[in-house]
Amino acid sequence: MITLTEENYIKEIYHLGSNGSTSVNTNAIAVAMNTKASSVTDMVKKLSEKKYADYKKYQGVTLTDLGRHVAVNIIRKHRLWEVFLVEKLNFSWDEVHEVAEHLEHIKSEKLINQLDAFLEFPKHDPHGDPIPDKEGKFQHIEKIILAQAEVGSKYKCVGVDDSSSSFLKYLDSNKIALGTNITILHKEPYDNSLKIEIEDCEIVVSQNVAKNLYLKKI
Amino acid sequence: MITLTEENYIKEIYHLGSNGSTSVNTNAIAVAMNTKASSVTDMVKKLSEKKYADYKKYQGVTLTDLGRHVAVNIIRKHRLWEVFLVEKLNFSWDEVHEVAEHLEHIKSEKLINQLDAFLEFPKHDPHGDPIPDKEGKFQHIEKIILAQAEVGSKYKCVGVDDSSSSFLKYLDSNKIALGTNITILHKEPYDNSLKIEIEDCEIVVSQNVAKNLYLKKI
DNA sequence: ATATATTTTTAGACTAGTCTAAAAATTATT
DNA sequence: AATAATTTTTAGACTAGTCTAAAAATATAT
Repeated sequence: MITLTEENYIKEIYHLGSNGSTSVNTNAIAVAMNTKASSVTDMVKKLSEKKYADYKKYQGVTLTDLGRHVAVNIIRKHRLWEVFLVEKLNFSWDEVHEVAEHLEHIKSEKLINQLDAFLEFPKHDPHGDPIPDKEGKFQHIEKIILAQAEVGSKYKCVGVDDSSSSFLKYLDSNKIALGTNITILHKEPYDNSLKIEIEDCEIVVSQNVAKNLYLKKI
Repeated sequence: MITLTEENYIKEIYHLGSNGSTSVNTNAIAVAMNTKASSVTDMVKKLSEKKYADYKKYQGVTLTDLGRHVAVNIIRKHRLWEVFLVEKLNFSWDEVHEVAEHLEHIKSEKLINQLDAFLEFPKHDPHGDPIPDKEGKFQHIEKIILAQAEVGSKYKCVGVDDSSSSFLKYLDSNKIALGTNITILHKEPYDNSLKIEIEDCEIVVSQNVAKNLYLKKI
């Protein structure tokens, strides 16, 4: 049996290691999970014993195929629950993460597959992140960050890189949501801030914001 | 903070003690929870320290108002999730308990109140058990057990006392569900079995069955 | 290439929850 | 009322996960 804590470590190693493809440092995990390096070392040994990860002392940790499979399944559950919360229970996109952190650990294949069907097999969560299907396949969409958008072109907002509550609330207050159309009006060379048009409003956003918003050309 | 284990003990003490009204023995809890008496003693001390229960050595344990409040809230969540699983995700009534045992521990007031609204404030779960409202108020329906029904009278099935998978599957195979009409045709004095009519079918049920089915006169 | 700084691991301790086995209290029986 | 049977509690040990502090390994800087 896999424990809740093991699941959380696996998920974090997956995210920190570019979707489970690269090796992750002990300290990076400790910082991300708000624990200490010594706790991470212990857990990483355990994950290695249980074949969820490959680990050599002082060399960082990488997920095995099994570990990646577990991670993808947790992510599938997390994102499907997020869709449920927004679509059916009227949560806003900045409220869903916390609750989904708990719902993602409920273990029932039938539950998650029926939920998937009930939601009509959504391909993306409320932050634009792709939802893997039953087989763990992701359907990625081509997207760029706002910071890389061309002046004069028109885009559609398709996701966020930072899904912190504060960033999402900032977007809300500026009427930016998934699906919102954005035209790039001007790029300020001094600080890389951007003047953009959103539904007939002109606003200026910082480089920081521009690095955290995903767009698709339309 | 209350732990998952504490919640499970509180819930069990509530059920074993006639909805939190009477004292419960250490052994009864141990049997119900599949643990040992010594583990129960430890936990009961802890619940007492945390003001969820009153406990005196060798005298059994009773929930406090606070403990009852916690129990009712868990039951509310359990039963609402059961309705969700049956109504929205096409689970059958014998599959929901196990999953609801986990969902009931998710801690989010908004989640459960929105779920309640989404389900249109159901008053009973798929087994006919009452669902407490936000304030913890139950809406009981007058009901009798089949064993106490009068020969010749007509009833509607409104609940089960045993919600084990095997009993529910037995009911399925005999076309008995919540809302099914039942007429009592004959009571066999020898073994208290009953001949009943269900939707133009006559079947005989044992006393065991008759003690676990709730009816309402129509 | 040697010293310094950083990262990682080990060692040992703590908490929550569990167990077994033995002791203590309560209840039932004669 | 004394003994036997049952129930409950205590004592001590175990696991999972965490921590601090010290030791060991790796990486960086001169």
